[in-house]
Amino acid sequence: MAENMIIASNFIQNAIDEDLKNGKYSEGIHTRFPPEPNGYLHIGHAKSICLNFGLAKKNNGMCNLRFDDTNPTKEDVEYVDSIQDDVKWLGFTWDDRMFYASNYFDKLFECAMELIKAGKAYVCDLNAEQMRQYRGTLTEPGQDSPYRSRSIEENLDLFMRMQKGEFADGERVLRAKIDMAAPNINLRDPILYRISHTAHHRTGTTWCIYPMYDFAHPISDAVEGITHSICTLEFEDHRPLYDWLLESLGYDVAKRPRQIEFARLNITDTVMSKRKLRQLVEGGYVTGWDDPRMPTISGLRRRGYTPEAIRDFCDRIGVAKSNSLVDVAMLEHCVREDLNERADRIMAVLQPLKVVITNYPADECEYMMAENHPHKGGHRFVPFTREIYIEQEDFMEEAPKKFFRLKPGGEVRLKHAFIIKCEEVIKDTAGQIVELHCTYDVDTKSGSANSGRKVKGTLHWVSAKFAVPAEVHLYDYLLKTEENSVESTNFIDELNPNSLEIINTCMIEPSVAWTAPGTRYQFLRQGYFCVDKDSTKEHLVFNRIVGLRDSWAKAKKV
RNA sequence: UGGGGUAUCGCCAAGUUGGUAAGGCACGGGAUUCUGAAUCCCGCAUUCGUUGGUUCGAGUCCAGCUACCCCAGCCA
Repeated sequence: MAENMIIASNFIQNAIDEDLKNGKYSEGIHTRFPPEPNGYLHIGHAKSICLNFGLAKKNNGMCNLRFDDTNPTKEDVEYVDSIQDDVKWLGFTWDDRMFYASNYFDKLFECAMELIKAGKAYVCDLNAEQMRQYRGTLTEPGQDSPYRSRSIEENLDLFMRMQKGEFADGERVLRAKIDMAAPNINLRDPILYRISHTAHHRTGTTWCIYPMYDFAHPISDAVEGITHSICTLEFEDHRPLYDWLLESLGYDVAKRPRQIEFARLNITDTVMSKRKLRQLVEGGYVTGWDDPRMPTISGLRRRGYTPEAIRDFCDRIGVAKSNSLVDVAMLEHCVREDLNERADRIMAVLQPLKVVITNYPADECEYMMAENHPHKGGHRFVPFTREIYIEQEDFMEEAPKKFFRLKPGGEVRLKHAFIIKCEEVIKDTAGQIVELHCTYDVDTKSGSANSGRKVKGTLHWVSAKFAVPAEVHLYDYLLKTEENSVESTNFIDELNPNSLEIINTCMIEPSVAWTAPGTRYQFLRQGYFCVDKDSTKEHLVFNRIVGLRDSWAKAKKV
């Protein structure tokens, strides 16, 4: 499945095919994934990563990892480390091609000088407020800056002095000289360089002027020999500027990078913008960037998602230009499909209900052979004793006809063990069911000659004597958007108050008492779970990755 | 009232030079089952935002509408 890295036909691949057919980029295609190190990667970035690395792979090209670190006020090394971890974990490699836009600061400075000399850039003294006024509006053209006609010599002098640190932050900027009346606002003499006396995470205090994204990006792409510069839709309006810069700097049309935009990913019931994710972290609504409820790569990883499932998801959702909102069920389907194949099965009871098997000897214990996977072989032995626990919801005193679990006088099979019959319901003085008295049928032991007798239901269970206690975290969506809910202006108001449910009553079969963090299991009949990174032998903690599909739950609702 | 985009099944999404609507998810039905899981069948757009036009024939070409998204950071 995901291993095949099949990228379904999409408009970007079609464009590449076309370019190749026309003899462009004879040296092969080259893409890049250019995150800004100012936050953690999320599944929307995974879409871009899979796209860029996938396109390179499919076309026998290469994909670079490039940190777009042109704004020292927002960026930090903490993020460059996590980003590398995440891309690697997703299964991609950039070999020795990891770059930083900041590597090109010298080159960028030279390009700026070149533009000035060509009369295509000038130093402007307008302050931010004035510049906004001169820019015009969406419907009205802007006006030329009074500094627009400075001589090349003066511009050169001023720009060098900007670089030397002679001016304060915001005092002057370098602007491209394009057209203040352009209907596309990005062409109204966009800023190329700003002054910021801020230390950069890589270049330290070497620079006090930093290039803007619009200036640094096309040049970085060209320097690295990128052929297809893939970005999201909001940069569509910037493409004319991207092209203008490369053209003005004399890059060969036949070889220069081409920007192509695609729609970013949105998923139902969650948030995806860095801003909102940061708000969740800083506001304490989640425990951190890697909270298992977060759609961040690190959150999904801790939750127990596999890189294969995420890649498969990215392949399935496709790539297009229409704004889309992908049903989270698609993501869940991808993990289930992957985990169904690879996760071993074990039995764990979340909400225990004690069952005493009255005709089973009190001091006896037999080890039942249990398959680890329905078709992958492997088995273990699970202790069976007189007292066991079953799931509370697997018993109903007054059950509907369609309920084929345990009920008074009814029979069920205990997975890997015997068929038992419910003889008596024991309640406390308050009328609460405290335990069940059952009898077992010796002839029905799983695997034995007479085990063929059929009963409607099969339950998971654990031995009361040998089961190990564990903490289980059940996750729900970050946003619980009721059907047709009114859009709130503040997404915090839409947060699902029950996105995390901690269960401390869980009892697990003893075979998993020593598992390492990160190990995934299917808890029979319940879902896929992953040993949390903070889990210890003394205190086991499991995260529910995703529940099993549950047609009974659906039937009940009707 | 500026510019740039997008509109194909509940959700994604294919639809080469016009030839008579892929696939996945979800959903419904059935078979099977010592996981109400998985698996396996079967069903699920006479219709492509809308209105006209061209054509023997249009989702694909033309024109006009409409809806939604993005842009006025010295952010990316």
